[in-house]
Amino acid sequence: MLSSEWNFGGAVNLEVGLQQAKSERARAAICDATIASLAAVGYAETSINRVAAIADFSKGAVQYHFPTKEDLIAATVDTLLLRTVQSRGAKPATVEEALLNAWQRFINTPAYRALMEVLNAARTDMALQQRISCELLDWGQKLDQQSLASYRAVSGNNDEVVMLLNMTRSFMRGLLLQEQYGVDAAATLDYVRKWIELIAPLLELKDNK
Amino acid sequence: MLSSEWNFGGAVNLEVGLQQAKSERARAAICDATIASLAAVGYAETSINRVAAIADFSKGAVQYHFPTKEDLIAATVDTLLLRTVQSRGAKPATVEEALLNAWQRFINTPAYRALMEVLNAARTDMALQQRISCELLDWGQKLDQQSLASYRAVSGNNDEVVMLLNMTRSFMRGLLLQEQYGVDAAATLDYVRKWIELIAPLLELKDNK
DNA sequence: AGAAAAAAAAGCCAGCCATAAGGTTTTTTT
DNA sequence: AAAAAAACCTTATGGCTGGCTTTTTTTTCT
Repeated sequence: MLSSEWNFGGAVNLEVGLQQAKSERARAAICDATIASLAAVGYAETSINRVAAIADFSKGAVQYHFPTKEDLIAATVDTLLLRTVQSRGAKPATVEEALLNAWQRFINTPAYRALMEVLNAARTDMALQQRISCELLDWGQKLDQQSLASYRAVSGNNDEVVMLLNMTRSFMRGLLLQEQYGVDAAATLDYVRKWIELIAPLLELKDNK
Repeated sequence: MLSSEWNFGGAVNLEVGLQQAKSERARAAICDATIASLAAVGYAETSINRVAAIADFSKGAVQYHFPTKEDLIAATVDTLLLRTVQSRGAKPATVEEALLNAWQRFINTPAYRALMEVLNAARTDMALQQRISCELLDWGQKLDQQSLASYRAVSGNNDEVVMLLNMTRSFMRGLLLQEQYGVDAAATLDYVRKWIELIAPLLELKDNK
């Protein structure tokens, strides 16, 4: 009845009309559809037509909310980055468990695949790269902060924490690419475990947070 | 004058006519152009038009040699795989040097970027995946054999050699993806060195070969 | 009810892949 | 050596889809 009916979701939607709230939901649904499409068929095949079909909107509706494809992708990247940063699970007991969690609930997911599709496309699409580079830099810094907040290096060097975790993410990204050809999921998991085995001795969990 | 004029290049071209030799050269030039395009603008933007322009052929010529785009990509992948397998440089003295070489002369190259573009595209293009999966499997096995021929595990376990080198390749692939956004080449090289520092103690070079 | 926002529909242009119809060069046949 | 065949390459054409713009219809707000 009242517009406050929609206000419990996020802090952003306070005191907005029904119309704006609907618009918000439409935009979110369209971004979700874009993520699904990216993960399923990749960046090149993610057309406005396809996104509209998945989200069950008309092509025109998608283009009303996101005038150009670049707008759509940029907004979707925002959604993805925000989501991956704030996704927090149960607190792990060991470094090994924490890193395995990172693989299973952070990297090896449709959302992260979608993000990788965009990153790969942005390599050769300068306009897109310009558009999302700021958000990506912020995101990288946030990840580094999270690393420092959660881990301590045995050596005592903080830079090493950031470095090792960035390396871990790179490794896992590479694994995602390889999984297609010849290497099955079980072998991939072995690789992850071996990696963890190698670098876990260099890290300790921080208690706080 | 004689057709033998063309025979000193490769063992394949023995006793072939002038025309076939020309055809061979055309196909090679087209594949080279495809590799250049893949590295420069990515898979999606690599059209037959663009390849033809780079190779300085007409579109029809490209399509004469490679009737479909899939044929063109498959042939290009063959070229790439063959080239990366047989590229041998000076024999390195240490494990560290060998692994750094792998990064600088094998992974961090336009050719490998081109290959990654195709691999990424093949993830969501089942027809292409079917088409190149056999070659990729063979290639993976060849790489494993090369690993075993060049390295020995300190632990004595041969599987560990294969595993560590595959992990190294995954890690480096991931690094390639990341280099676009925020991480510069110097930092990337630091990561490579750090990783080498971690796993080199687990490996030894074999003298033979 | 009337204004504004949201959504849908229709049209436009460019680019892609693929095919087909010619012309030229090389090879084979006679 | 001349004619036929094959290989190679170019140009032109067509069907299709993508993204973008414009117009029309529906929904929502005051």
